[in-house]
Amino acid sequence: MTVSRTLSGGKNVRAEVQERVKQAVATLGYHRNENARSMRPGQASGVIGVAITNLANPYYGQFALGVEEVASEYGRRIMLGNTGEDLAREVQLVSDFVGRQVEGLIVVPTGGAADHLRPERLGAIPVVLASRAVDGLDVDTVLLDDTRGAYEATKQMLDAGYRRIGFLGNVVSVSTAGRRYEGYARALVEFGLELDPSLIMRGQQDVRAAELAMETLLRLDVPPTAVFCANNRNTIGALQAIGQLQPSDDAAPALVGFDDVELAHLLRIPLLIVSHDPKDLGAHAARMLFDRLDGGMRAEPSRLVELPVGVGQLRG
Amino acid sequence: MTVSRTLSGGKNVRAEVQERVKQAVATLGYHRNENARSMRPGQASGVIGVAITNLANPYYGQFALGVEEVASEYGRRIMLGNTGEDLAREVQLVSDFVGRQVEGLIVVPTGGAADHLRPERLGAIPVVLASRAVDGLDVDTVLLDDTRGAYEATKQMLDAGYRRIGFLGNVVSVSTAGRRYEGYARALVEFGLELDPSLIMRGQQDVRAAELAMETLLRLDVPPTAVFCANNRNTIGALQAIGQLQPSDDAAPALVGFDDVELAHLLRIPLLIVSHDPKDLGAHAARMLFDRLDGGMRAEPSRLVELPVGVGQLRG
DNA sequence: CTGTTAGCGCTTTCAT
DNA sequence: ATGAAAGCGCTAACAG
Repeated sequence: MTVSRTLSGGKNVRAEVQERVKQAVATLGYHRNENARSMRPGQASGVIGVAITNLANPYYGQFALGVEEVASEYGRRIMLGNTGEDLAREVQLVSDFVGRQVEGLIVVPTGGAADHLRPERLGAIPVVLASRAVDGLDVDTVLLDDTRGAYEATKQMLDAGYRRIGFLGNVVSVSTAGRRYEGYARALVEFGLELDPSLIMRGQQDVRAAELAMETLLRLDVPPTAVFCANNRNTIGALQAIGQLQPSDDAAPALVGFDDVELAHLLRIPLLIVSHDPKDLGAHAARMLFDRLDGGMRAEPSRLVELPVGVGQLRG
Repeated sequence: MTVSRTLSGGKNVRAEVQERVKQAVATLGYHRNENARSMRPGQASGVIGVAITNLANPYYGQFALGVEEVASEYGRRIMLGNTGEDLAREVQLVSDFVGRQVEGLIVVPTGGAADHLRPERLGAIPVVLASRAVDGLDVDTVLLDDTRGAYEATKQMLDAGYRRIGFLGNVVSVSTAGRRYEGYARALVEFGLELDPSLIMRGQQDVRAAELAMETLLRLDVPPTAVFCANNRNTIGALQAIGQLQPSDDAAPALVGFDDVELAHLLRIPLLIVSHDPKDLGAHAARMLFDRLDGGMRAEPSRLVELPVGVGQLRG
C-alpha cells in the first residue's frame, strides 16, 4: 500500500519512507503491473489498437507514426496489427484488441463487410476509421478530400492539353479508390470527353500489379498521353513500367500521382502530385479518438472529416 | 466457470450448455479479458514490445512488418513505440513495456548508454537488438553484414576506376554507421589510397541533413567522383542534392547506396546498391526472441547473427 | 501517516 | 458435469 501510494504521487507517505521505497524500486527493478492496475473498476488500459492494411507501404508507416506520436501525447501506447488487406485478419485483430482491453481503435478498413466494427459489437470502445470509409457504418471517419483532389488534378491535365488520360487504381471495394475515380471521371465528363474503358485499369493493390497494368496501357495501339495513378503503389508501378518500356523519356506519358513518392520528382517524367502528409492523417485520426475518450465527447454523434489535399503543378 | 471452460476448449461441459454459452457470448458481444487472464501465475501476456527509431523511414516500416508477421505466427501481438533516435524516449518506452507485462522486447537501439536494456534491469524479459549492436551489452543481436557489404561495394567502385570516393553516414554512436564506415575505409586503405577527411561526412540522421552534406561535397573544388551512402536516408539526400545542383547527369558522381530505395534505379545516375530485405531483419529478430520464449532456450548464452547482404552491380 | 479489506476477471484446485 | 474458493497485483475506501 505504501509502495502504491509512493508511486502514485506520494500523498500521505513520510518523505523518508518514500525515499526508501524509491530506493528499493530502483535496486529491485520493480515495475508496477499496468495490466493489474487497469483491471480495477473505472481504470482504462492506456492502450489503443491500430489496424492498418499494409505496413510495407511507406504511406502507412508514416500514418502509424502520426498515430503513435499523438497517442504518446495523450499518454497512450499503441498495439499495432497489419491486416494485409485481408478482412478475416481484420476481424481477428479487432476482436483480439477488444479482449486486450484497448480503450479505442483506429482502423484502416480493408473494405467489405464491417459488422465487427459496429458499435453494438464493440460495446463502449470507440473506433475511428482512417483513410477509407465503410458504407453504412456510422462511426468517426477521417478521409482525404479524394474526389476534389482527383478532380482538380485531372482538370489541370486537361487544361494542359492532355486528352487521352488513363486511370490506374486500387480495388473497387476500397472507398478511396471509388472516390478518386469519381473525381477523375467527373473532370473528363465535364470537359466533354467520354470515358474510355480501355484506358481504365482498376484493382491493382501492389506495385507489381500496377506495373503490369501500366504495361498494358503503354502497349495499346494508341496509348494514353497521361495516366492518373490513384495511389502511391500505382504511381510507382507506372514509373517502373515506363522505365522498362520507354527508356526515351519523350514518348512516355505524363503522370498524375495521388500521394507523394520519395524521389519521383527527380525522374524526367512530367508529373503532377496530389499531396498530403499521411502522418497528419494518422495524427488527426488519433485526435478524433482522444476527443471522444478524454474530451468528454463519448456519446456525441459520429463525425466525418475530409482533410484537404494539395494539388501541385505539372513538372518535369 | 462454465463459461471459462467452454471458451477454453469445452472439456467437462455438456454439449447443450456449451451451445447456450456460445449463443450468449455472441449476442452479448462478450470478450474474455486477456489482461486478467495473463495475471494468473505462469500465464504470459502474449504481447511483445517493439521499439524502433523512425517509423517514417520505409525501412523500419518494413522491419516492423517482419516482426509483426512472425509475432502473429507465434500467436503474439506487438506493442509499438517510436523512439525518434532519442535515448530518453527509448528508456521510457522500455520501462513502460515492462510495466505492461510484455513477454519480450525487440529494440533498434538509439545507441549510447544502455543500462535500461541490461538483463538485470529487465528481470526475466528477453531482449533482441536489431540492426544495431550496443557495445558491452551482451544480449541477442541481429545485424547485417555491414562491414563486408560496405567493403565489397567500395572495392567494386575502386575496380571500376573510381578513386575519389566520398562517404555519407549516420551519427557515429550508431554501430551500423561505424561498421559500414569501417568496410569503406578498409577497402580504400587496402587499395593503397588515403582517407580524405574532406570527403567524409558523418552524422546525417535524416534526408535533409544528408542533402546538405552532399551539397557540401558537390561544391568542393575537386568534388568526389563517387559517394558511398551508408543508409537509405543518406542515399535519398544525395540523390536530391544531385537533382538540385547537377541537372546534367554527366557531371554527377556515382553512388553506392546501402539499403535499397524505391525508384532509385530509375534515375540516370550510376548506382550500386547493397541490398537486403528489412522485413527479413525484423522476422529474424522476432524468431530469435521466440526461440528463447517458446523454444526452451530461455537461459542459453546470447547470440550474435549477421545476415548476409547482396552487393549488386554498378548500373545506370 | 500506515495498514487492512475487498474486489476488478480470470482459471486451477478442490468439492459436490 | 458444475460450482465454490482462492489468489494473481493493484488501489479506493475505510480503520487506526
